[in-house]
Amino acid sequence: MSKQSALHRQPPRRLSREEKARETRRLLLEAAAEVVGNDGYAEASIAKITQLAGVAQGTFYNYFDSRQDILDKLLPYMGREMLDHIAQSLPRGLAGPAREEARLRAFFDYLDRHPGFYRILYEAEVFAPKAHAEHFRVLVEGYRNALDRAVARGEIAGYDEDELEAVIYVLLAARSYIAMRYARDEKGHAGPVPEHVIKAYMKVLTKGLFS
Amino acid sequence: MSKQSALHRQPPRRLSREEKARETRRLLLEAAAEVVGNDGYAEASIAKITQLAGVAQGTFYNYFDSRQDILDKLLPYMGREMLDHIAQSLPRGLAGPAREEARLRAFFDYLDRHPGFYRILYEAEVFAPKAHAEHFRVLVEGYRNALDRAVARGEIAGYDEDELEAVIYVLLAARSYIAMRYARDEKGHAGPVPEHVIKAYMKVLTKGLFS
Amino acid sequence: MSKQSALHRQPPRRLSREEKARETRRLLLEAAAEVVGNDGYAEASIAKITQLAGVAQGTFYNYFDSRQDILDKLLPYMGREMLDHIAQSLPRGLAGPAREEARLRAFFDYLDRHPGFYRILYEAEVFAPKAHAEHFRVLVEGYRNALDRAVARGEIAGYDEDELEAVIYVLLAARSYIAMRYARDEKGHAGPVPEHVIKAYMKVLTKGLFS
Amino acid sequence: MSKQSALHRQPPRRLSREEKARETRRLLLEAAAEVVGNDGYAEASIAKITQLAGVAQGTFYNYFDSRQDILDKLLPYMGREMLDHIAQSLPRGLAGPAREEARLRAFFDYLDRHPGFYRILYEAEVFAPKAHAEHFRVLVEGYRNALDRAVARGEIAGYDEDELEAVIYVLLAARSYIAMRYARDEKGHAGPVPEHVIKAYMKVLTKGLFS
DNA sequence: TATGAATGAGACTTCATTCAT
DNA sequence: TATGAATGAAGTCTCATTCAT
Repeated sequence: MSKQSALHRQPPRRLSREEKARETRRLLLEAAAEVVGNDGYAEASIAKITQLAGVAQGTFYNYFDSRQDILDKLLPYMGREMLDHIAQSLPRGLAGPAREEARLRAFFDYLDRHPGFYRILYEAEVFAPKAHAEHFRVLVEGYRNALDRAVARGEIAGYDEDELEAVIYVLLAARSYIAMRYARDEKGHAGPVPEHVIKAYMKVLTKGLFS
Repeated sequence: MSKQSALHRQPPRRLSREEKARETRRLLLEAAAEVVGNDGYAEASIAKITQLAGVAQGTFYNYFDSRQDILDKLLPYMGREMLDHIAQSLPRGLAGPAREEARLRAFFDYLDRHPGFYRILYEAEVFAPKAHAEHFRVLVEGYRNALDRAVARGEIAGYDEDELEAVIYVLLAARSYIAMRYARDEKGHAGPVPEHVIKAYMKVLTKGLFS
Repeated sequence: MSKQSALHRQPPRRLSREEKARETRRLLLEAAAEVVGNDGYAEASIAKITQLAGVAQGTFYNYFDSRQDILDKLLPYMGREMLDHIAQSLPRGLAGPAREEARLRAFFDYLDRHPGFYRILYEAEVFAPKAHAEHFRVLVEGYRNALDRAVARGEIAGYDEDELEAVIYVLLAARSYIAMRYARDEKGHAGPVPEHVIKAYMKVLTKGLFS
Repeated sequence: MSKQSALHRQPPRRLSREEKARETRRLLLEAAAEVVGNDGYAEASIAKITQLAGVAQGTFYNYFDSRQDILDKLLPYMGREMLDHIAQSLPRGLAGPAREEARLRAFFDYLDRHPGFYRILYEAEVFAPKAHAEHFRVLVEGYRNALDRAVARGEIAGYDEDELEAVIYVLLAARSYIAMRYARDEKGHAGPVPEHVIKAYMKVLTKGLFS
């Protein structure tokens, strides 16, 4: 009902057949994102998705091969958005820990605006493992470039290549668990991450835990 | 067939009625652990579990209220085992970073011996959220005590109580992601975590990332 | 409703669990035979079969792996019955053409009593090809033995082994097409084959077409 | 891809609207014949047919009322071709058994060149019963004329009109079953019928089975 | 308490047909 | 007349749970 309205943007005057098709596809992906975000992959039935998208069940199969197919495409679809958001949010000129902090904040900011994304990302390891692996590949690669530049700038020292990769996993892990624990209020609704958590994270990165 | 035999230990001569019942219950939990460890919660059907346990489907409901019920009890059942293992593995007298490193190694060691545990733990957030939350509560509490003692010993400084909790999440996160990435070989089989990964982890904890 | 009554025989006082299971299986096969006989394999849905058998749809899958599975088992189930009927109907002591004529009549007699069998047999080539091939293998083998004995008795001469097999196919073909054309009245209901048809068949076998 | 090319003949320079329509219709029929020949009626979806014909799904309904409609028209379309082939293949001046043998060979020859025809014909009894009946009516009528002439020439004697019809069914049956059994190699590909089979068939027709 | 057959809701998917462009 | 996206009915199959024995 009114739920749909969020997905249906104001349509431009005339849509060619092809545009309309693309739009339907987008509608289905957005609907799937919402359903998975709210109920999880396991509960994301074609019926729910198509109903939310406002199309018939059969229409679904004009755009995706199977239920698994759209689940596999969900994380790439959202993941690209997230990476774009982070890239665009990162102020120019930041370096060192400040740059890393900005990155973290941008991630949490995206999560705050797209409350379903955490679940889409987290459950993907179980329900869309290929997509999850690919998403991680991209994330790790991006991160590696960033850390390599930091090493080149002399901001990081004492870690060889392999160790840096392990560190990246630690950083991604921290992001994820912090989101899991702190990025929602008592009722489970999305919310901003408390400042002291970011502070703790930054302290670990700048001076370690054991002084 | 022979799969069952692992679960069926040599039975003591005579089992009282109550003992037999406890034994059946244990059988079901072990079977569920194996099924979930191998196939995941989503694929863990009552049929599979009871077949592996060697009892009829109906028998299941004499011991658990529902499918969800046993799934909820799985992580506590296994989690206790893991914590015991870590506690028993920790050498006396270690302190500071060395103690933390030993804890980490003990965790990976448990994972290596119980390859299914990672999946039981990881997927629990999705399929047994209550149990997952409770497991985390216990983990965090134990960790907090450990860190508090480290603080008292002067090994850690500069973190207030709330920050320490955030750090704990970072530590647990790191464990988990490292396990996800490094605790299995190319074929997905369980294996030991490479030394350089543990080294990187320890470096972060002792001197931070940005020097 | 009343349709079911035909399948449900008077039950013996007490059925053990296993007997009851066998009975349910029989019920399903009989129901499938009736449905396929009336509507054809293509229209034989699980819903129709289980409804006629008086069990829930899910029950079906306790006895057969799939829809195809029961379709594959239908012809063997009915075919055995038919062969038994022919074997029991054949009077002792007949030989030569008279024996062949008796065989033919027994076949048509079975068809008259089991009107659905023709369709089950005919459509099997399309919908249950394995079963159809196996059925033919059995038929041909039985026929070959019969013809070999006729050769041994001197009733047939001038055909080598390979030619005899081809003749068998001609005989089976004739049976089948005669059934298709003559074993039903104008309304498609089963009925006896006219005498002149059997006469023509026998004439061909005894003196050929071209005198 | 290249599959279509077989159906699309070199088009004459300019097609009038009506010619183009006839051509599309022919394309659809040929495509249907290929699909049914390969996959059977049951698997002959509109999607497959139109794709092979190279037209949109909707276009189909400008030429045929329904899926069943084209299936009903398939056998008449192909059957006419087959009868023409047999008529043209029959050498002049043959009579008696030799003429019948030539007819049989012409039939198998057609089958060899149009491997899909057997399936179109055979399955038609199930999926296009009206067309099948009509096809048989035409076949029987043609055959009756031929046999009547043979009777008039004194080549056949001792069969009255009704019996002759039954014989015709036997002959058609033999054709069909021989095709089913012998007109394909081990892999199911079309192939010529072995000589000994034709010989056996002719022996039955000329001297009967029981000497 | 153990058994295992029976249940039925609900999921995914296919596909002939319609219809606006 | 051609297009191809949209439709929705209908079918197969799974599985947690119940219950009579």
